[in-house]
Amino acid sequence: MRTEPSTAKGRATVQRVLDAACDLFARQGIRATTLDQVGSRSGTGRGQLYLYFAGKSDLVTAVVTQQVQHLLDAQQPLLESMSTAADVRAWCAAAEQWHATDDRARCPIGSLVHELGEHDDAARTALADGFGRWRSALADALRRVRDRGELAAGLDPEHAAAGLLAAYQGGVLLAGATGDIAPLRLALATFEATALAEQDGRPDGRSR
Amino acid sequence: MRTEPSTAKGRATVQRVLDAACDLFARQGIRATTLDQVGSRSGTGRGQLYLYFAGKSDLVTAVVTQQVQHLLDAQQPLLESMSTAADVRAWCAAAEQWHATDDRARCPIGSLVHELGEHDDAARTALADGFGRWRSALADALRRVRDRGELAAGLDPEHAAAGLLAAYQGGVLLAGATGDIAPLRLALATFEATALAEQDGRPDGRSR
DNA sequence: CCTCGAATGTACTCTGCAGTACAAAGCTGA
DNA sequence: TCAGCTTTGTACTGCAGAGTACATTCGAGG
Repeated sequence: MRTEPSTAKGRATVQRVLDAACDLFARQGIRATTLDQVGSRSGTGRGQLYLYFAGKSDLVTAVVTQQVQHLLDAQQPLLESMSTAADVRAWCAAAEQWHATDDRARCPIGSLVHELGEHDDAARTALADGFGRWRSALADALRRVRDRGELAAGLDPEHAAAGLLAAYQGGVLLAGATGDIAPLRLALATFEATALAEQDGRPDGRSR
Repeated sequence: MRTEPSTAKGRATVQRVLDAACDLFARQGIRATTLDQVGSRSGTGRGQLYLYFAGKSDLVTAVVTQQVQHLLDAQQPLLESMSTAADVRAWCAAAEQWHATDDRARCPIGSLVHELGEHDDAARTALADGFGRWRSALADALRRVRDRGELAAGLDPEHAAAGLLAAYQGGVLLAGATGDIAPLRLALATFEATALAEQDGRPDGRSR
């Protein structure tokens, strides 16, 4: 951020720019998005961009930071209330749902990994930090699941969190490549079938 | 491919171009690679590129196709001989090894998913097909593992294949984002710990 | 040795986009 | 109402890189 806006109007403009860029980056990628597009979609010209941001790199950093925060904010309520195997299944079902209507599935932050330029170090750090916090929140949730005895025996919640996050990211990647969410569904189903303890009344999903 | 080379020299040139582009795309991404780089690294000017390929899109398609083939060729011997839980563990260990020295881990084909342009439909198809064949080969291998009773009880080899591939892709993605292969290791360890049947002498890796 | 098509190297054009300059308009407080 | 800012819009510059034209060299067959 080059210049902090000093008026409410300026702050609103910055926010519109960030939102527009967030949306465009998530949908069509960073490199494919031009500053003209950001300017016109946010209803401002390109002039403002250079008033508030030092350049594209700077904008990218700000957007990545905001995108990470958005995602974590959206995840927090889901993960904070997660404490049973059924909750984990519900999270997985929700994850499929997020991408059910996408023609090309993209994780709002996962898809950015290979789009950052060589010199976007700040954005890289923000992204890596975001993944770390996401995994940590998942681990907290899975620890509660384990404490109720609903995680597969002997499975470390930290490992399981990494496994679940990777299953989601990998599933979304494959879904985006094939244009079909089946890979995501299968990857999450495999996690559910193997990492969660057998349930009483409910089949645990193996071989379904 | 615009013009098929009619001499051995021409074919050699095409191959050099493809190899150079393959390497550059895998290391620095498609959009970050210029045709100048491809030309100079392959020891030919940019002139030849337009003699043999209609343009960058066409080159990308050819490279993706070759890259997919390379990967499948490299995987085939590993997967064909896979029939025990120990073989699966060995494959996972090898997968970690491939990226042990990378500063930014990248799957040679997974990293391309978000780099194809809007109009690289042929390349998209080749990529999706590659993932399908990879998953299928993994499923064949895991079916043999199941037939020996070394897959977790009731786990469908097809599902497990999707789960393993997603764990690898997601693990590599996270490793690339954080600059540390730990996420890949944990993701694969979770798969090993949950999807493989308990082994006699060997600890199965849970909570390690 | 000559010829002709294939292969190679170079120099140019054209376009898209990042970045810059600056003029105009809008607030806000005195 | 005026002064001095912040904000906004537009027009220009510069450059990187895709694509093209064309001159030169190579090499196999007569």
